[in-house]
Amino acid sequence: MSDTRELLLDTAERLFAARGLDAVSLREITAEASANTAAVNYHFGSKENLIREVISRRMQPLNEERLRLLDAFTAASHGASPTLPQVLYAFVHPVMEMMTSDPAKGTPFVRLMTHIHATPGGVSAAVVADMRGTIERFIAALSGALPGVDLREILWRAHFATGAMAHTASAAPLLEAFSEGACRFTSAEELSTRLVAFLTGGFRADPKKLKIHQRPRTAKKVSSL
Amino acid sequence: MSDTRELLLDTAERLFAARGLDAVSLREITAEASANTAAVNYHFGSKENLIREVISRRMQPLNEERLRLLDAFTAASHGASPTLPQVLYAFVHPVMEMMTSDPAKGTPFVRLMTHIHATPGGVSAAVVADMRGTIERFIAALSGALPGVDLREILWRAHFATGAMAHTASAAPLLEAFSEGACRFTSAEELSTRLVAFLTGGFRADPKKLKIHQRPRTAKKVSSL
DNA sequence: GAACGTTTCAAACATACGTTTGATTCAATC
DNA sequence: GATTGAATCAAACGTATGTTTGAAACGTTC
Repeated sequence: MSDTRELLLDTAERLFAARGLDAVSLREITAEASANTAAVNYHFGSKENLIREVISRRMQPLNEERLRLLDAFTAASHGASPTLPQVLYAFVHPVMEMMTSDPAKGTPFVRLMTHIHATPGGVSAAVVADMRGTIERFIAALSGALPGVDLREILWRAHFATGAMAHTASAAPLLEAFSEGACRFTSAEELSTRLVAFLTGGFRADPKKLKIHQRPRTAKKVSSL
Repeated sequence: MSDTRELLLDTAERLFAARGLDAVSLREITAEASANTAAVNYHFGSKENLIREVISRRMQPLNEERLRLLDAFTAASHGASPTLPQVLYAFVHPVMEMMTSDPAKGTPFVRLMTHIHATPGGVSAAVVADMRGTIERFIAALSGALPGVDLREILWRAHFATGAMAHTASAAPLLEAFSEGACRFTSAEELSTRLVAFLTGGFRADPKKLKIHQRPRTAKKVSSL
């Protein structure tokens, strides 16, 4: 096996994440990888295939680790359903781990995924299809951890949670800049805890008990007389 | 004033959102708008200026509406700090309103913002700079609604919340497809309520009380003897 | 060490891009 | 109705893109 292939994947991933998929040319990738201009087309066939490989190379082990954690929690509680924080932790932590342990590889990937989420019709459909099994396992686990909650409600909240996680990772520099360095990606464990706490609170909230507009506004009218 | 300008903005917004910034050429935009190839460069100077205008055209009234709501809540409570749900509602609702009232315009814009969030270094910095005033007002409002909570913690949670909101809007089709039509963008009020409830729960959660890994595992060892 | 499949290479391919140009049309003003 | 400034137009500019090509270099295998 040539290591040019791996080198191309690494370089592509890094450049893609830094400036988006279309902003990076194959020439740039091959140049930075000290390879020939034709290298990408030789090893992957096309730019699109390169992109697919870049994604699936990280997505696959990521989802495996997620399911492994989910299984571990189930085993630890002697077969009972994992708790809500556990399910969320299994979903979130592998991503945070990827971000902190090797930001040079994690950041690109997560940012890439965000780009893809917001670009429907392209590679997006294929990626989601690949994840379908994992997603369904997690939806089932969430249902188990939240008995009595409507499936539709769970799907909505899972959607919110996915967004929080994705944005947290992909737009991290924005927060770091805005907070003037106060909010930084350091420990994966700390970050996961913080995020899981937030999401757990969100999943347990009851929309019916929410009060936004104060109801008793009649008193106001009286006092102005 | 020529209406070619407006038409170009509309067309650009729509195409950009559908396929990303770089994937759409000026020729495509001008062709679809039945304008000349040089029209964009005449009216806006460059493609980047076009992008800036596309964004700020929607971002400005959006942020004005957000602040208007925040002020309205403050006034309604006779000058007291708005409650947490109120602050979140003011931040979130104008976006949901935009999405539901005219999806053909709202979806493109939100998706565009997500693209920009995940592409650091480009237009991103300028956009965030434009929003700085609005952001600071909301951070202050959140601090007021959450007395005793560390500013750093508030910034993290605001980051999570932004992600949930952005993803909710920009990746809406993914959820609709996955739920087989069960989760759809219908009423802005319903959607805002659902999201605000989730975020309120998240903001009020205490990370210190979170239990993920069960602590007393010593009993296990004993039982296996 | 000859023959082989794999990998690399320099060079060129056709195409598409953002932008510029200079002429032309148009509506309003004097 | 001539003049003026804004708007549109067809055409071309230079550059960069993804991809293809055919020859050269490489490492194995017999």
